Amino acid sequence: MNMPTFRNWRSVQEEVRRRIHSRKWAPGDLIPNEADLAIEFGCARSTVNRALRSLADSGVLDRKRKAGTRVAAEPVAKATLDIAVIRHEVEEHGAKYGYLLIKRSQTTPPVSVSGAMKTRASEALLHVQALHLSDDTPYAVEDRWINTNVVPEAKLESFEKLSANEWLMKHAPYTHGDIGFSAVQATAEHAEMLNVSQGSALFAIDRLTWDSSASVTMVRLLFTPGYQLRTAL
Amino acid sequence: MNMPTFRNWRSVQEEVRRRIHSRKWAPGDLIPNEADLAIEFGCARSTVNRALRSLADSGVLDRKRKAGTRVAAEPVAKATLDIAVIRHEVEEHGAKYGYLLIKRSQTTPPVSVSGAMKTRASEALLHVQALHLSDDTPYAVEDRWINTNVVPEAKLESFEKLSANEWLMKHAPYTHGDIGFSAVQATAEHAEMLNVSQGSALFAIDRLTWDSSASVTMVRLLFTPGYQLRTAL
DNA sequence: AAGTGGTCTAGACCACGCG
DNA sequence: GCGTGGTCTAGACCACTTA
Repeated sequence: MNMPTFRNWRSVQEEVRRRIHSRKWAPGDLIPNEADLAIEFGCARSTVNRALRSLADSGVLDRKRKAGTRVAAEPVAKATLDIAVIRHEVEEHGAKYGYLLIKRSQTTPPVSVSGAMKTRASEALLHVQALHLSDDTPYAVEDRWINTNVVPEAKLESFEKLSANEWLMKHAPYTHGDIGFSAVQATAEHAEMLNVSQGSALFAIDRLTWDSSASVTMVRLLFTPGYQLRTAL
Repeated sequence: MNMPTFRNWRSVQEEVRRRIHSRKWAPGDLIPNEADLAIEFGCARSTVNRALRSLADSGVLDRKRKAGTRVAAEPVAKATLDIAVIRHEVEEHGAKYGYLLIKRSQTTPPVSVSGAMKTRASEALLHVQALHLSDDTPYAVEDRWINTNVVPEAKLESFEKLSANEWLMKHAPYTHGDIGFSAVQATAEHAEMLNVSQGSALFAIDRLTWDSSASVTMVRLLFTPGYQLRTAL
């Protein structure tokens, strides 16, 4: 039997995928170690490593030193979502982007916000509400709090033409953050802004970003009904 | 000035992040090439490559041959979601998992389903509806169609004790697929199953998987209000 | 044409974590 | 202890893309 040689890590990866798919290596099975596979595939161990590491990153394999590499018993599907600037998202759909500032004020936030952002409860933050439009129809509502202790320049920005969404990307670096996706019912206020009936199911994205130990901004985006966030699996 | 040396790709990556964060390398800027950075950092080029490639994967850098490496002007936030088996999700919250089969039948699907799954319109598919419970209260409704041409073994499985969600993971390999997230209003039927009021906002996950050119399964999961999918950024 | 990132190699040492 | 994956190195060649 003439085994073809594998010249690059992608072909090695494909071959491994084939073996898993064909159940030659079934879920839970231990597969040969890198050194042996390198010999079998006729390539360097680092090439095998690159291929297997990549598969481990995508959840197909479980790797542990000494214990070896196993086919994931219950592959966790990893979906990578690209959260772009809303303007780009709209324009990529071939629509005209529009933006409307609704409210901008420096006020003390509700405790739910100061608590999450770990600011003093009495501390005033910059509150910005805006509407993003696609072909002149409402696309999403943005409700944002900005920590002006961390981003004082925001106080000088009107956000009348440029959305906080975009301004912050350029001016407010962050070290980490988290994001959550959920479904919420439209309040009367949101319903009016989005021009939908009250109680409609809206897709919500909540984001909170940090610069070291200080919160930068907390935002909730509410999308009009029908919005779907998609990605390949 | 004494530049410390960087011994591994993670420390190189951190240093690059620092420079971007401090605006030494601002968004849009071209940064030095790998060879120069390797000299500056006192490590091998492949180590720099590993660090920069990883940053490019996470959207922080844009890399092009010949054109060089630039700091992403508008960093696209990449959120990686782990879509686990529902039982695990429930158990990780420290709750008791429960499962209830509602319906199982082999019927011809609506055209919206046969269209998406690219099966003949007259072709009968296996339709499974089930309820996932967390501490005996409804957690999510699963509405699934299975292509029994591709997974004939499914016809022999009752899905009374084991959810299709889990069974398919073990028995139905797939090569690719896509996933979508959205918000929908609860129909009367769904409302009753989930024990919520009609019209509630439900978080929906739609998944369609393929084995080569044939669809394997199409599923919609509807989660009770309050459900949030979270991840680090 | 030439510069840049992409990748491969062969070898080496290390760190983790089973047994 | 010791086998495994994780990483680093120095060098090489290649592929893409821009100028």
